[in-house]
Amino acid sequence: MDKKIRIKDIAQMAQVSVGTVDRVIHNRGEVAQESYKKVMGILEKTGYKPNLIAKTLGSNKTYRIAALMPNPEQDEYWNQSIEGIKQAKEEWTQYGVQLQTFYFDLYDKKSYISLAETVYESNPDGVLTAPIFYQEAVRFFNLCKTQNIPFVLVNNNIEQAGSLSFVGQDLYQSGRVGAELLHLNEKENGTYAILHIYDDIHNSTHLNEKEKGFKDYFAEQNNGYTYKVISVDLNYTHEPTLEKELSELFNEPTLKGILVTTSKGAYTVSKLLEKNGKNGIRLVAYDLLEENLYYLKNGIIDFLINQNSKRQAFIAVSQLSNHLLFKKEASASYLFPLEIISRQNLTSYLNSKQH
Amino acid sequence: MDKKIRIKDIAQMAQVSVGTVDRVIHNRGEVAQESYKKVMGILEKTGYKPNLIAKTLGSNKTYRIAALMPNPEQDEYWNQSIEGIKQAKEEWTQYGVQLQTFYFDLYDKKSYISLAETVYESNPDGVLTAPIFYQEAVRFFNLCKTQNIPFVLVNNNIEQAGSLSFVGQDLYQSGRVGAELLHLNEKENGTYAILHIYDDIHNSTHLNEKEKGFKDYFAEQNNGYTYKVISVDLNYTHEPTLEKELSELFNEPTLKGILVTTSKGAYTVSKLLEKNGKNGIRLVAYDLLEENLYYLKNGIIDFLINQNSKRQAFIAVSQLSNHLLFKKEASASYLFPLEIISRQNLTSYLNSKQH
DNA sequence: GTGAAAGCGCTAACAA
DNA sequence: TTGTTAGCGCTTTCAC
Repeated sequence: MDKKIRIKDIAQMAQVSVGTVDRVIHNRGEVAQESYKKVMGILEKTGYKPNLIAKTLGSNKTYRIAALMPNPEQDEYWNQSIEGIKQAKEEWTQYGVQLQTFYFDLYDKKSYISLAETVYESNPDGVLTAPIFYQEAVRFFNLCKTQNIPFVLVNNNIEQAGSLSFVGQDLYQSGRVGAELLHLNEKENGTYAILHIYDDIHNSTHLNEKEKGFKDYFAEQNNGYTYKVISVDLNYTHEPTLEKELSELFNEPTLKGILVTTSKGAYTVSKLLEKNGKNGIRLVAYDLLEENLYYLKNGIIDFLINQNSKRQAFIAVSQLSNHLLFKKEASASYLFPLEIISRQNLTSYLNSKQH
Repeated sequence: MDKKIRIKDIAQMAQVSVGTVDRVIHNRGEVAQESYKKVMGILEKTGYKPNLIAKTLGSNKTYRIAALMPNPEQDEYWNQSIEGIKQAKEEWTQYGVQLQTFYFDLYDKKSYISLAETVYESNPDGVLTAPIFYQEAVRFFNLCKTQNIPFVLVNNNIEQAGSLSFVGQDLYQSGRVGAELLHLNEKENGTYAILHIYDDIHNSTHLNEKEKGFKDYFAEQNNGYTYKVISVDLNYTHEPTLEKELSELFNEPTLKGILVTTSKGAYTVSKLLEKNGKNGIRLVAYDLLEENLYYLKNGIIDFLINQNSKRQAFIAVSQLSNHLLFKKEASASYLFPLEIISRQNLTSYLNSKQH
């Protein structure tokens, strides 16, 4: 009745051998019209579902996934990603998924190009990458496509790149959430700043999305108040200049809040805001980095928006593995929720197994 | 080198048969001291990890899990739980996990008792339940323990019950988050209410936790302001009385905010608050129920705290399945993050695969 | 075109 | 106390 039907059963019903059934299931031809139809019919009638367990055991294949990711030592955010990859590796290794990581320099396009080449030449069965460098990534993807190597993107999306899947957040909406959190319960005119602090090379597309969301949010508030929205780009490398520019920003008399879009930048802003006195300026930043937690707890940072890079990477590997092993179709985009972290719900996130 | 070692390999190294190795791995005795030690040594030296795929295929066992849960038709929150269970069923059925659901009446202890009996008599391999009724649940657990049936709890915990695992949230902290969200940026004295609206039978322990957190939060604010915290219990069944009492509450002149602890109660409060005019009273409620979403979007509800009952149930089944199939030890408590839902991050939650 | 059969790693029943 | 062996359901090779 409810019992599982096996290939063997199908074969029996169709009066053919398991070999033939297998051939029609996998479309590997060499099968007579008549047999094909008969088997196909029974397959559909019975709603046959293959036993995935037996399938992976039987095929005894191994798959190689290459992960082309930023060097975890350069940035805690990316370090978390690597943790997620390691976790996924642990889980999938028993299914015959092998995972090799390639770390490129976050501030050097060339290292991406050359490692992409290495990855390509290793001829993996699947690729995972964070496409930090737009042009270079696109070129890499085109290579992958020539060899039919499926690839999944994490962190930031490149539409139309032909990826198997994108795993990350809606950055536009993320900017809106940032704006909302700064604006909560404010019943006055005021200035709101979105602040991009980056090291050297600027990955603009990524941050632009957040900025667009941020601006749109305020533009849409028609409640009688007027809001001035400013966008500030600062370079991280020259500390004195940076501090000077930030101090100027803080002195803007109507400044109500700042959204710092880069997870690392939050530290500098917080430090300075702590020194200068917070003066009612709200601060929202990204990610559960150690420094951010410190400033969240002591009230300098009001909210964090969590991007959960660890789980993003974990899911990305899983999507790819499922695709390779079980031919499961991955969802074109696997969007993560925009998690709001406050002083009170922080520990519940830190304790949660899902983070 | 990095190649997987099989039982066969271990047997070869230890100069015994696979049967013997299997016996020591599973501690099923009948093995000479000497062989045992030898095999054990090699097992440890090589760090042998069984191939779970082969294991499940080979053993060809099926496990029966019984889920004793509230009737999903009585409450959308519990309906979501059942969705999570169904999802988990889908995922685990291929591993030979069978899942049978038993729905008890949310407002009738007797139905719990009698169904618990039925579950017990069906002699399942594992049990999942939401221990709404404290006493009755404890009695049921004691039964389970006599038969060594592992059981996991969802939604609310019963400490010391001897469960395999608890899946849910920290309710005390949840109350604190609710308080925080009402109190955000308020720089005045004021009254804050925690409101329990329930149908009939009152499951006090559950709500008490939230209330304690709520009160503690305000008690700890030593910022020069004084807060009056009130706790209101209302019965859902008599609508006119309910509305009258709520109106009285709204008229409290210093009232700043209300936390509604029961997901269903939020609807009534919102409706009335919409009718009477919101007047700056903040409202925080629980869960992404349809009505709540409506009132969140139109600004009556300021924040929702998401309990994600669907995923709780999903995880609970997974914990149990993993335990039965793979003897994985489940974590004693699997705590979910206290997710803050605002107007701007709502869609990211609704779209997320994890919710 | 098709069927038979070995094998994936593990379990468990049965012999020895 | 130990070893052997026949499965579990599917894949894949090889002979017909």
